[in-house]
Amino acid sequence: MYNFKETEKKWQTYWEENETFKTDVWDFSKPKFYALDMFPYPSGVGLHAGHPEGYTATDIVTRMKKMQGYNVLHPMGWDAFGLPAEQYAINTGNHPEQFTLDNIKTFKGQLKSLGFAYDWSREISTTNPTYYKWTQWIFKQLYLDGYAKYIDMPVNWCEELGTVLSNDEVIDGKSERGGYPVVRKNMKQWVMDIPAYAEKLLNNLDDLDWPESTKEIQRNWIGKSVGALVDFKVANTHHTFTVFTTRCDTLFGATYCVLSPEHKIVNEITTEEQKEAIEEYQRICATKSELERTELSKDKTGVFTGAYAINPVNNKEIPIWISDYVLATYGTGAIMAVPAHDDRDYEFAKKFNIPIIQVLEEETGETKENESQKNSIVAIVHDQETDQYLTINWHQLGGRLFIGGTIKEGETPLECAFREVAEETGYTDIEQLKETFKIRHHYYAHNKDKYFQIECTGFLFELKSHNKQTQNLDEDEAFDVEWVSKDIVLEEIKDALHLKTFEYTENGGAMTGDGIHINSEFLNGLYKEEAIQKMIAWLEEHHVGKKQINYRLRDWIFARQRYWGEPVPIVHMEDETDRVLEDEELPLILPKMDDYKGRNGKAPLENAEEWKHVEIDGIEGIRETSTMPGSAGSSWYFLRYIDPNNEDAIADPELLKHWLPVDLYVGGPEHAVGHLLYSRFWNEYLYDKGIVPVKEPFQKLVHQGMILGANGIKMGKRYPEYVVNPSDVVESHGADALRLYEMFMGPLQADKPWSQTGLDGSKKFLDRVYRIFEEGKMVEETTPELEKIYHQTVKKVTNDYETLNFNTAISQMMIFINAVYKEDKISREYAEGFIQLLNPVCPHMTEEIWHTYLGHDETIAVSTWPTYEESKTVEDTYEMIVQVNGKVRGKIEVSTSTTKEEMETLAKDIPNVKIHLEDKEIIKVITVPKKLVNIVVK
RNA sequence: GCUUGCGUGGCGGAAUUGGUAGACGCACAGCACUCAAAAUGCUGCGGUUUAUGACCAUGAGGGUUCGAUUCCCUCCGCAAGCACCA
Repeated sequence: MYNFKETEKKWQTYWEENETFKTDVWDFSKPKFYALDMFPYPSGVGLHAGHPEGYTATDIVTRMKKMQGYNVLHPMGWDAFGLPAEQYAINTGNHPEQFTLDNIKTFKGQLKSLGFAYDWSREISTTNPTYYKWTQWIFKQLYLDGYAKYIDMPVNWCEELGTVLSNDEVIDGKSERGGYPVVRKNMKQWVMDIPAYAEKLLNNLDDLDWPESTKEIQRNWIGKSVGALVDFKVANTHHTFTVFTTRCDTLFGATYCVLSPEHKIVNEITTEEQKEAIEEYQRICATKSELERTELSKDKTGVFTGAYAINPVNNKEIPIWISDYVLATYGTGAIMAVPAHDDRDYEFAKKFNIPIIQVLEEETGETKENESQKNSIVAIVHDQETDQYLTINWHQLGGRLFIGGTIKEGETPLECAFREVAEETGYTDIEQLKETFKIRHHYYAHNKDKYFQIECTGFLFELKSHNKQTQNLDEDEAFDVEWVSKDIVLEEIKDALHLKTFEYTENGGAMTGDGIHINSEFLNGLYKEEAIQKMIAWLEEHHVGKKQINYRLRDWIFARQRYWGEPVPIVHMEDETDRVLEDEELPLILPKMDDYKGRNGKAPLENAEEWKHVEIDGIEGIRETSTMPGSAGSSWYFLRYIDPNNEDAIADPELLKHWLPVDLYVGGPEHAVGHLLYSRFWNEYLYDKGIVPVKEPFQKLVHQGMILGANGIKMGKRYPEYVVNPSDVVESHGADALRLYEMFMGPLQADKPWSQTGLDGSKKFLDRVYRIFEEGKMVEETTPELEKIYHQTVKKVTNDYETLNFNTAISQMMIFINAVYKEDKISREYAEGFIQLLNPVCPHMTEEIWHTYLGHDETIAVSTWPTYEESKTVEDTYEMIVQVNGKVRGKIEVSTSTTKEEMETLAKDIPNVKIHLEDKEIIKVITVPKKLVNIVVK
C-alpha cells in the first residue's frame, strides 16, 4: 500500500537538500523557459483551493520542459505590501510587518507541501528593502523623466480606508477592498502618466498570445477615441472654450453646448439672473459620491448659464448649459450637443425643450441615376383599444403597407399625413403622437416606370374614435383597409421604408447611425466618414479646431495615505522645490512605528517625526509621507527573479536579455486592468530607457478559472461549509491526488465546481497505478500489445501539456492504465515512459516508483522525456463508417490501405446498408479516405 | 444598454481545417472475491421503441451542405467586463 504522507515528505526533503530545481541562470547552453505564476498576497487565511490550480499548471510545464532539456526558471515570491495586507493586519490586531512575515512562513510551508518545483533561492518579497530599493529606483527614473507627477487633481477618496484609490480599485463607486463608499475629492497627489503610453499599450496588444477577452478589457479600459477639438466663442465676451467630439460632422446640428459643472469658465460666463441656480447645482454635484452620480443617471439634470456660444461653422448663437452628464475628467470637460444624433443630448433636449435639428438622413433602397425627387410621408395609426395598427393591403400590387403619400405644394408633412389617412382609410379623428426623423428612400415605381428618391417623414397617430368620412380614391387604387397586430406588421410589411419608419416610432431616440448629410452646407450629400474628414479639414483651415485623439485611460493615482507600502523617495523642501533622493540614499527604509494607523485623513508617516524631517544642503525639508500602492512592487517583480540579489541594478542586462520575455504566465483574470496593465506600462517605459530588452513582458498569458464550492458558488464566507482548504486535502488525500484532481476537473481556463467524490476518484487512479508495480505486473520483455497505445499516449500527453490541456492528457493516461490492466502486464520500457509522463502532475509517487521499482539512483526530474514514433501511433485497420444520406447505417473494420473503390464496394455490401439502398437511386457517393463512405440516394 | 465569452447525459467534461455525439472520470446498477462489509477486479449505463433494428437528441427556431455540437442568421438563457467617455 502506498503511503503518501511519508513519501511526499521524503521527496520534498530530497529535492530541497539536493537543490534539484535550482536554476543556473548563467547556463546559456540550453534553450531557456521562463514559467511564471502571479505571486500571492500572503493573507492571513493561507492558500485557498484556487492557488494550487494555476501553480500546478506552470509546475507541469516546468517539469516537462526540464526533462526535455530546457533550462527552466520557475520562481516564487510574495506580493506583501499594500492595502489588503495592512487592512487584514488591522482587522486581526497585528502589526503589518510581523503579520506579513508570519503569513509568508505559512504560505511557503503550504506551497512546499504541494511539491512545486520552485527555485526557492530566488524567493523575493516586495516588502524587503533590498527589493523595494529598486521599486523606489524605478519611481525615481519615472519622476526624473516626468512620468511621476505631483499634481492637484480630483481623486477617488475612501473615507473608511483613509486613502485615495486608483480607478481599478474602485468598483461601482465602492472600494474593491471592503466595499466602502468612494467620493471625488481634489487633492495634491502622486500620479503616473500612464496615458502617455496609451497608444503603445493599445498597439502592442495585437501581437500578444493572451486571452481575447483580456485584451478586449484592456482595449476598453484604454478607450481610444478619434475625434476633433472645436473652439467656441462665448457671445459678447472674450471667453472661449473647446469641446471634444467624435462627430464633428454633425456640427451644423449643434443646438446647445454643455460644460461640466466644474469647468473653469462656468463662473465667469454665468449671467446675473442664472448665478444662483448655477451655484446651487454646482454645490449639489460636488457633494455627490460616484455611486450617487451613477444611480441618478437615469434622469438628466442641468442648468442654463444664461450665456450663448457661437457655432464656428455658421455663427449661430446656441445656449450654454451645465450638466453632470458631462464629465470634467474626460475630453475637455465640455461638449457640443447634437440632440438629433446623440442619445444623451436627445434626452436632455427633450426634457428642456431645446430645438432638435436633423443633419443626417438614414437611407433605404438603392440609389439609381436620374431619380425624380419627391417629399412624402408614412403615417402609422395605432388603436389603443385593440392594440392594432392601420394598414393597407395592396395584395399582389405591393403587399401590406402603412398609409403613404406624396406631399402637395404648400402642404406641411403633418397636413399631408392627415389628408392621406382620411382619403385612403376614411379615419379623421386621429391625434399625432410622434414625428420621426426624415428618411431618404430610393425606389422604382412600376406604374410610372420611373426611379424616385423621396424624403419621407414618418408619423405615429393614435386613433381617438372610429369617426369616418368616405374614402376618396383614384379609380386604379384597389386595396383593403385592415387593422392588424404588431406581429403581423413585422411579418408582412416588407417595404424597407415602412419598416424603418415603424422601428423609429417604436424606439424613438436619436438617429445615431450612418446616413447622408442634410442641412449642413458643404457637407450635404456626404456620408459620415467623408463628412468627418471634410469637417476636420475645414476646422483646421479656419483655425477653430483640429483632429484629436482621446483616451479614457486616466492617470494612475500612485500614492496611498497608508503605512504598509514603499516610501516615496521625495523630500518637499522649504524653498518649495521637491528633491528626489540620490541613488546612494536608496532604499529609503519604512520607519518602524507602533501606531501605524492614520488619523484624521493624515498619512500615518506624518507621525514619524524623526524620520519625516530632513536637512539637505542646509535647507529644511519634509519627506513625502504617502506610500506607493500595492501594484508598484508587483509591476516589475518578474524582472527581479532573474537576478534577485543584484546590488547594482534591477538585474544584470545580459541575464535580462537571455531570460525575457516570460514564456508562460498563469494567473487569475481579475488583474486584467490593474497589475497586467501597470506591468506592461513599466516594462514599456524601461524598454524605452534601454534597461529591459523586450517591449512586452508576458508573451503568453493564461487565466486559470475559479474553483467553485461543491454547490457551484464561489467559495467564501457566505457558504463556509463549502470552502475547501488545500492543506486539509494534502493531509487526507496527498498532494499528488490534489494536483491530479485539480488538473483533471476540466479545462484550466474554466470555472469548475469542487467534487469530493471526484477527488476520491483521482486518488483511486493513483492507487491503481501504484498497484501495477506493487503486484509485480511489470515484466522485462516488451509487450507488443501495448505498443500502439503507448506511443499514442506519449504523443497526446506531450502535446496536451504543451497546450495546457491537462484534463485530456490525464484522460489519455487513464486509458493507457486501463489497457495495462486488460493485458495484465507491462514492459519496463513502457512503465518507465508512463511514469515520466505522469511525473509532472504527480511528482511524489512517480519519484518513489522511479527509485523503488524502476531502480534509478538519480531523480526522475533530470531524466530524459520519453519520445514516440509517429508510425507506431497509427492503426493499420480502422472502423469505416458507412452512411446513407448522412445517417450511419453500418460500420466495418478495414485496412488503412483500402482504396476508395474498395471502400465503396465494401460499403454497399453491408446487409443493413443494402436494406437502405433498396429501390433507391444512387445519386452520389462521397468517400473520405480513412474515415467514411456516404451514399446519397433518392 | 454596449462589448466579450459560454450553453452537450443525473454530474465534471470530450469531440471544431464540417465526417461514428457523449472519450475519460464521478454517481448509479449488476457480477466476482468475502461469513459479511470495505477495498479491489470485471460488465452495463443519453431518451423512446414493436430492441442485432429504427426514431429522437448538443439552449430554441431557421439557413448553407451529401453530412452541422462545429459555419451563417434570428431569438432565449447564463457569466464576465464596461457603463452618461461626447
